[in-house]
Amino acid sequence: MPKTYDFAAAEQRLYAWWEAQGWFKPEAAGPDAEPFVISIPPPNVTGVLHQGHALFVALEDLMIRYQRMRGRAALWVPGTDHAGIATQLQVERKLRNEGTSREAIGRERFLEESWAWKEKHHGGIVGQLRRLGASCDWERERFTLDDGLNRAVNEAFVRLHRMGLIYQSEYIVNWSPGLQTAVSDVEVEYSEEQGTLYYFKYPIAGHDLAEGSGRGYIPVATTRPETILADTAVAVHPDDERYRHLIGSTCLVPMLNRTVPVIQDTYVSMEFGTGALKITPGHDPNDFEIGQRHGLPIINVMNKDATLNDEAGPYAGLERFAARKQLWADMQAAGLTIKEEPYTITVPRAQRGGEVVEPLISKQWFVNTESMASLGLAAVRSGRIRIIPERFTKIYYHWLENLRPWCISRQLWWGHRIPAWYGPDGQVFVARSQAEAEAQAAKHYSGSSSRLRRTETIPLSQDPDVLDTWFSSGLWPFSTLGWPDDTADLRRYYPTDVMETGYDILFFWVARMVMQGLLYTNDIPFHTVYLHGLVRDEQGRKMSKTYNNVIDPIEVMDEFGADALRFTLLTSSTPGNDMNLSLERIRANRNFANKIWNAARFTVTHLGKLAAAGEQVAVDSEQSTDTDHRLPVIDRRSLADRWIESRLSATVGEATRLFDAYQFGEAGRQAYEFLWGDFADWYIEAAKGQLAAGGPAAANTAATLVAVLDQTLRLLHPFIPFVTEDIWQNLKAAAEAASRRSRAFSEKPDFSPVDPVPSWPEALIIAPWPQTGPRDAAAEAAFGRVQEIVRAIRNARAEYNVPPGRRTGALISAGEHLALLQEQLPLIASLASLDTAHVQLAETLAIPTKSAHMVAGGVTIALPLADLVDLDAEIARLRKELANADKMVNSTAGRLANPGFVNSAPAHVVAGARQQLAEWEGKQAQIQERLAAFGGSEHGSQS
RNA sequence: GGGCGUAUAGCUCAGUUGGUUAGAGCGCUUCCCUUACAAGGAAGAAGUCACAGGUUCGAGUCCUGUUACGCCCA
Repeated sequence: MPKTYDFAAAEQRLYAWWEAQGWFKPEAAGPDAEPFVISIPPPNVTGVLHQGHALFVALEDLMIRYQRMRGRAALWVPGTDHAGIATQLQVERKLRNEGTSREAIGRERFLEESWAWKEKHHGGIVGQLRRLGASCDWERERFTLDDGLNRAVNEAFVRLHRMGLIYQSEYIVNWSPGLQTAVSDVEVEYSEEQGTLYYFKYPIAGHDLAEGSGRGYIPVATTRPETILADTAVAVHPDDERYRHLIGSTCLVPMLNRTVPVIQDTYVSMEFGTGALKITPGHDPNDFEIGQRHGLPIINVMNKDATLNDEAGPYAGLERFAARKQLWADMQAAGLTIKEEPYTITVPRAQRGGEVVEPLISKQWFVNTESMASLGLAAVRSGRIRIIPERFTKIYYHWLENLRPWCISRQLWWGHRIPAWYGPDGQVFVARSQAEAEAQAAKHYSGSSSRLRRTETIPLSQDPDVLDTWFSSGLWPFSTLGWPDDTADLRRYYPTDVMETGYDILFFWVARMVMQGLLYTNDIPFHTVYLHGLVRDEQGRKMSKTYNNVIDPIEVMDEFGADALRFTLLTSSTPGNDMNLSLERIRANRNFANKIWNAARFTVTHLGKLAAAGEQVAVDSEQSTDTDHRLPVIDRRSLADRWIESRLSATVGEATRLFDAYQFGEAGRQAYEFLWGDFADWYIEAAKGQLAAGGPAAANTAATLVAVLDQTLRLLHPFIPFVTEDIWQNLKAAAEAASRRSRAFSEKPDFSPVDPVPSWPEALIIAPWPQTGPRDAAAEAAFGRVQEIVRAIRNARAEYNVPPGRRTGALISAGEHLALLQEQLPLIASLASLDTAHVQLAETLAIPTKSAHMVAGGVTIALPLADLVDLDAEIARLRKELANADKMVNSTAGRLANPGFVNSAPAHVVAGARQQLAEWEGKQAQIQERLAAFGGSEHGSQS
């Protein structure tokens, strides 16, 4: 193994190998395995990978790999989204660059161009997902516009129509003049902008303006003067003293002199503006509703390109903002204006494109969502679907409880064509196909008295519009599995398990999948919704090209590897919260990968050396940490061996618990801590001595190294699949080679026969998840003592600037821990740079004052550093430690003296406190003893 | 206007049934190229856990209020 891990070489090779072996397919788990299924949130097929994609891939791949290792038939269904508007805009831009346009080439050729565009870009985004390590079943990949999904969309549309939940209506919709299409409510964003509130006079018919407010005119305020031209009423509050007497009278629309009634409605706020409201049902959603209530006519003054039409009289042909200016100028000239004042207005803008959206009346297709919404609410309320983090359930409820009809038609060409055909007389036929529509038409007209009935073939024209992209996305979890057909996949893998996506599309997508899933499949589409947050830059700003703060995942992977990016995304985020991505952290995690690599290198190297030396090293990869054939000579396990295995058990147990609680970040951090802080920093250091000792103890050590590393790699694999697989393959090869050689030496006398069958799985990706083994509390406590002693000695050496190369002697009064110290002295000496030839160890020792003193791990240690020791400094140091010990003794004793604590706290907490008190009292006494030796105890604490 | 989130070391963040002296990475100080790793090792400095109350034997963690920033909905 080379000295540093070369991720660039490993990643592509391993991915191709995994895929070729069929391990991304659920079938790899066998026919009886319980499925675990995620459908990918399909990225825009023409999009470029961003950190949001990287985050969802990291999370979903983590879940998939974890469940795969747990033996589930893990299926991650990949796919891409046709992204209606976004893609159409890209293709239109391309056409513009070529000097042509959508309109010029016509629908058919435009669609050809769009498909070509899709084909061209599809490989890009999909390749980027692969690069992240996404273990999707690519043979099941789908596209939201492919034939199968088109059938699903048509089926859904037809069913909704039959249920009476889909209808066509003239309704006020959000119209995007630039995109030339309607957009749904959720696709509109509102921004606070500096605008103007225009106050003007609404003349009362038959009166003169000069008669004043409430007589000659009604003062009205508006932020959009051009809509005056489409007013069909003026409304006042019925309780408003100022205007009550005017209810029922008639006003004249400024400049047009069309008459409109003065009506009353409690919707009007008496405090806002002038207290009187102009009503424009054709251009304002609230006014539209008021208009419906009062049966007001609807006037539309605007064309679909945001210029004014003939209804606007003299202003016809002007662009909306130009018309506003012109009309206001004219009104000023006519003395109809009162004042203008600066005002913060809420401007509706299209989520895509950002232009100001116009509320406009037009004929669109709508879905009545009432019954679906109650299904969706019930599914979450009943607990059948769980949302993580839980707080989003409230937001989900609120949205579904206030759901309005969903406008699903889009005036685009790129998308699922609405499966509705019109007969020559405008009769609508909703059908799964043109043939079906024709059959319907034939039946319809033959039975009617229409003069069309004798026509042989009835000419039908399909609705020109397409469906909202989210309409097809809403079918995703089941349409990708074959719905509406009753396919084997649908039966085996539906409902899916987890829907993991960003909280920003809870409404757009998640809610609609739930509603539609329940409606069409009579089942929930998934039982868990896991929502992640946005990935921001290091300062918490949204990544955007204008800030130039975009951290490109591809560049990051080039520099640090896919694993480093994945681990960073996974361990520095918590569910539902935004995260700030730091390059420094990615670099640190690249280093982590290298750390594991080197820990493995150590293990593999020594395994080879031992095997070559003829030692019996039989290491397989069985599950249980206490299976005796994994560790050939079990009673030769050292304290360090027992300790690391116990720590491993603890880590496995905790990580598994955290995985199952969806606390992936914490699970990853614990595995990291274990690998680096326990295994590399301590166990490997201990192993060096054990290996150098040779013989069965060395073999035992090698077996432990292999076993612990094996299990740890399994824990880490869902986070960092590439480096763990690469290392694991090296480890497996080394272990199997060592086992083979060992068997050749099996005639050696103290060899305990082992199962010769190698139990290493073929690859880490399909290796079983570790099982939690037993804890060894005694080993953890004893090794903890050793660590404390080593740290104390290192600390003293550092404080006295003992050169690293200089080994010192030591005098250790070990008291009750004498046996432990005797046994562990070689380890302590090697870790703390002691010279064993000059270490004196006894229950109690007379310690010379001219030395560095420390009390740690229940023992007293003196380093005879006569040349370096400053007595006063030494006393000061001990006093400081004593003060700390005093503090601890006091606070712990205080707690234990409190009957409330002793009676109410759980037994193990009280026991822990008692043990802690004993430890600190012991330490306190030992320090006092040391100080007494200096003659300085009288300065010590009284406690 | 309603709702939600965040506030912990210089920086970026963990800390999920309330329980030892609150942790990590980066940065900082001192030392070390020791035969797995300088993408490393050893030692260390650094936090009144936003503020004010409350519940509790015990609060970073639960409750109430306040402030600041952010988000969603209307």
